[in-house]
Amino acid sequence: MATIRDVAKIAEVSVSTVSLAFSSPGRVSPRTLERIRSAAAAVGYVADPLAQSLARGRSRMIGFVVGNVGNPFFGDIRRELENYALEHEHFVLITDSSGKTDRERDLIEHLIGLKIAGLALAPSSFGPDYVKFVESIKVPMVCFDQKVAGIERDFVGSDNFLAGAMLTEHLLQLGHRRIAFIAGPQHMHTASERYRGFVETMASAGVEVNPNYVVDGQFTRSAGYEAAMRLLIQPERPTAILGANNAVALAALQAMQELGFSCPDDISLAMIDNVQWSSVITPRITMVVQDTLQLGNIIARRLLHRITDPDANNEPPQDFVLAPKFVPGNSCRRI
Amino acid sequence: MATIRDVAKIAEVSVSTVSLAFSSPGRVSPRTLERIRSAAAAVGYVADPLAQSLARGRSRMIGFVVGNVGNPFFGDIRRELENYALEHEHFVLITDSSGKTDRERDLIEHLIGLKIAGLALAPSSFGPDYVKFVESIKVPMVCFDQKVAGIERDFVGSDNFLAGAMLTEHLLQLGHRRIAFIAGPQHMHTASERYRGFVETMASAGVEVNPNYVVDGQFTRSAGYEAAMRLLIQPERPTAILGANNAVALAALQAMQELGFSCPDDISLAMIDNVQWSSVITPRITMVVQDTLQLGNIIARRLLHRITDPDANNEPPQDFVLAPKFVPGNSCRRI
DNA sequence: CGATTTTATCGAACCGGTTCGATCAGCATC
DNA sequence: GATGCTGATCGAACCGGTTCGATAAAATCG
Repeated sequence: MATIRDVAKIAEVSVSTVSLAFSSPGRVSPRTLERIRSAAAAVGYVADPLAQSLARGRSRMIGFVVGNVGNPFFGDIRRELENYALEHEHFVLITDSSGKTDRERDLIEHLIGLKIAGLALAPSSFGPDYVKFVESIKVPMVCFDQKVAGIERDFVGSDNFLAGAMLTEHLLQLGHRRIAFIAGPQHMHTASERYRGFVETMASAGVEVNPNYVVDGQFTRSAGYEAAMRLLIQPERPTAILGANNAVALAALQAMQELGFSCPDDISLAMIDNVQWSSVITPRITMVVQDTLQLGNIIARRLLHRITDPDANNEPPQDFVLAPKFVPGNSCRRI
Repeated sequence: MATIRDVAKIAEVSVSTVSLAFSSPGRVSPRTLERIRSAAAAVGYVADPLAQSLARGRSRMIGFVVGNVGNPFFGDIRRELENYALEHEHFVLITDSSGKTDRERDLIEHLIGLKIAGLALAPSSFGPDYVKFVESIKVPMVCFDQKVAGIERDFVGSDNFLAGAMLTEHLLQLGHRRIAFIAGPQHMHTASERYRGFVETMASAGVEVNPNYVVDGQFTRSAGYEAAMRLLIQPERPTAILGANNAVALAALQAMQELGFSCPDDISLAMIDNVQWSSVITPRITMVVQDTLQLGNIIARRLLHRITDPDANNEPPQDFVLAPKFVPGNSCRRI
């Protein structure tokens, strides 16, 4: 590998001039610039990014930290960020915390050690300690998906209240009254907002929520399955189930299938968030989806803005909340 | 941030001794070691990984390059690698080439610029140029999934011939003779092997393969859909379809549903590779799955071995080929 | 007890860049 | 013709570590 000193020697200039020639070509005379460029081309010189990062104190890498890179929701966002970053000569380092807060912390610290230019984080936790940790991160950052109370950073996400409300309203319109809700962990903002959307829409319609119809699915497949089973063995079954996310809803579908219930004939089902291959699942589930591409795009723009614009760190943190979209399927029946 | 010189000053030793104390504590006297450790603890010293990498010429990071991190197949492998790497104080950088060879190349070069200790690569291409490029990589590496002719590196993958053969045999046992095959790109080793498994098993059973029943699905959803449609509009339809991967098989299921065919009553379906939520897809598709956890484990061990064992680079490259597993569903009917 | 080996520590060079103050030539100004 | 200014270039220090040969003290040996 050719170093900057090799180039300097060949071009017969000092090392600092070579450095200058690449970082701000305008400040070098056209003649020497040309000499340096051809010398660099001759030996195939490419600046060592590691040495640059060490000297500059920052790199051109962006950290992307989520709980599950396999989730297509995060996948879409990641792809948008990658493309946008690439256009601006930045490079995305993807990491996966498996939803574990400890590992997330390790990953972030590792990334900071690599002197990343910026961080896109889908927070995995909440609470004072967590907020303190996130607030201590001095790298430009954008949080997304999960709004955490107390974190004063840019946030990009969807209107989860609306998501819950839309599906509830849809089921009410179809004549359902005995609507069950498989909730997520209430400390998560997305989960509590979706639940609030359900509860308040029911209240607005003057329909009472049966406490037995609200179960906790933890946003996971296994807990969702158990929760659904509890719903389905009740003597007075709900006529419709609303899953607060894709995992619990599909777990409910599985439970229904295993118990021999037909969807939507026996029980209707609706969910928040898409899954891969949703179109080949029978029935096609009525859902509300987030505009992942748009979310990714905003995250990317906002983060790159904070990274590249020198006085962007004076700008106050801002929230970007997008409306989700209703996607009808055939899993909800009029009664 | 405290630097090594701060620690040296407090512990009243030289910088080189501090460095030594952390890299090989045995070569420092117990007394000074203790002084250095407490000094480091006092100021919260942590070695800057960037500076270390620069000085050492290599880091403790492992590059993971695949075409689609969202694919659960790669997800399982990634998780195994991450866990194993973490146990050995290495850190996995995940990157996604979107299946594009150009981007893959950029990513790899970027990673090499970061002086990664090792590379786990699921090759996205083939051919002399590609082989030359991969062979030029001097970092310890393990290839997986796709066996590429000419690349002399460790390889970890599944027996794809067997995968194709198992499902073909299963369909033959059920009495099927008009079996269609939705193939993948034949330049890919996995695709051609699966196809070979189909063809040879048919031949062994003395059943002729109808050329109209072999279509190219490119391993993608869209091409698979078109290919399936071509199969389904034929006057003499196949009684069973074998999808060479999950995408083409599920695309075929979708096509069948849209044309009003019932699976398995009208047409049976089997596929290679699992998908998330396969258990809630109706019918549950009979498939052959790869042992992703085992694959990931072998990749991790092999790579870490090559990284940490100094004379491992003398070891010749080795192939690890695992047998896939048959997972019965209810998508194949006896006729 | 002197000669030799071992052990602990150090200084300096190095990894490959960036950055900033100094220098110097060229040019305009008075 | 002396003075002041500008733009191009340079040297040196620095980023934060590692590594290796040198050195001095301690341990081993005959």
